[in-house]
Amino acid sequence: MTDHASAADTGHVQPLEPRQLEAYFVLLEAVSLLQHAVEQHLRAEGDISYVQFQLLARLFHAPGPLTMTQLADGVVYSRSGLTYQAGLLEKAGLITRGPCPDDERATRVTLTDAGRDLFHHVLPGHVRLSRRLLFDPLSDDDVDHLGDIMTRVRDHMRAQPPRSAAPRKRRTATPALPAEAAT
Amino acid sequence: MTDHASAADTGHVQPLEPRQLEAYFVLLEAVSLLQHAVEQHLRAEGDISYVQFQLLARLFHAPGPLTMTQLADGVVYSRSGLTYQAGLLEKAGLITRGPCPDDERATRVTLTDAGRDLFHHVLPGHVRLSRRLLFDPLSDDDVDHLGDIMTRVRDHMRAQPPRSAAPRKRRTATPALPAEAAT
DNA sequence: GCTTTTTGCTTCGAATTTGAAGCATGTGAG
DNA sequence: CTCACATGCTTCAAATTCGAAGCAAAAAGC
Repeated sequence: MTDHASAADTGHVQPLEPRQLEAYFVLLEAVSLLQHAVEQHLRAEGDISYVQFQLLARLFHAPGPLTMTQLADGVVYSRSGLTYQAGLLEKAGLITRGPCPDDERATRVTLTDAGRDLFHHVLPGHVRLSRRLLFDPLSDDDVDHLGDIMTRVRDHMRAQPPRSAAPRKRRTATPALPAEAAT
Repeated sequence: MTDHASAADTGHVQPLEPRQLEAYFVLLEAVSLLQHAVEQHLRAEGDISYVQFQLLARLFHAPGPLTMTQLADGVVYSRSGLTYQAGLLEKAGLITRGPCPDDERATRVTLTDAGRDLFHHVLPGHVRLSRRLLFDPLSDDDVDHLGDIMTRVRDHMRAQPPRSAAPRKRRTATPALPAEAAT
């Protein structure tokens, strides 16, 4: 565990796996702590959960209204969970759900002015908090590297075959993976 | 500070904040995706949730039994949630709860052989998955840097004053923070 | 044109999570 | 010693989450 050993040595001290595991675990631990803190802050600041904040952020940055599926795909979230949260946000007057002209079954989710206001209300504190918790101990270079790394990781995982949120995306052609849930 | 000095003189293109925000969001998004995938895998492989896996891992790596509080503090988790999960794990025969000789109110949580077996059963696949999802697009150097960065972040946040899980840590003397839950 | 399949979303029930409240033990001050 | 408070854990009700099932619209096949 405490095997720091100046990494510059490039020696084959370890099969890399332990360091990978350590990085993996500390990554999840740190993010978990961060999420918790952020959740508390958002609740206190604007009485919304982090998921709701994410939804508002997605809608805010999108050029126009989004469908439920686009939202659920952006935020990692189950469809039913999104329906629930959208219900809450709509009841709170932060978003509106309406029919989509192109696709009769789709639901167009639109950010209301109140939603935009709320987002603007909580964003500064959110930024401040994330800076204090996450970026305080990091150099500008670290930030760049971190962003670069996680962007690659995200794109890699997004490109990966089947995501949990889309178990029905079974196309007619999936020739290479017949075995499933092998005991 | 790790002064890599690569993007040193590339100009003050942005006030850094946007890049920070981007790094922050992509970090949470990537981890979210990763967690989802891991969750699916653990469920299929050993019929446990990620939280339960974390608990087993903590117990496995600890020199001896841990108390509930130590577990809840390690894993970011509410006390009551931990009680619930410990109940499940105990019912499944993976851990044992017993009294602590030092402290009558504390509960000593011990990993059973079955728990150890299960951990060993799921660990290889877990490692394989994390490597495929997280480390595939990363160089060894990236892994080192990521581990380094996140370790610093974690330690920083652990050192930060009040954590969510400990709202009761109000001492008699708290001179600097009279305001609370300000509306 | 009509059936079959896929897609978008919601409803439903079960599982999980949380914060507040409660209980019992430890700790320190007087 | 005794009281007040802190700590460790659990119970409880309420909120959130997920997956499966269901329904309507669209796309594909024939």
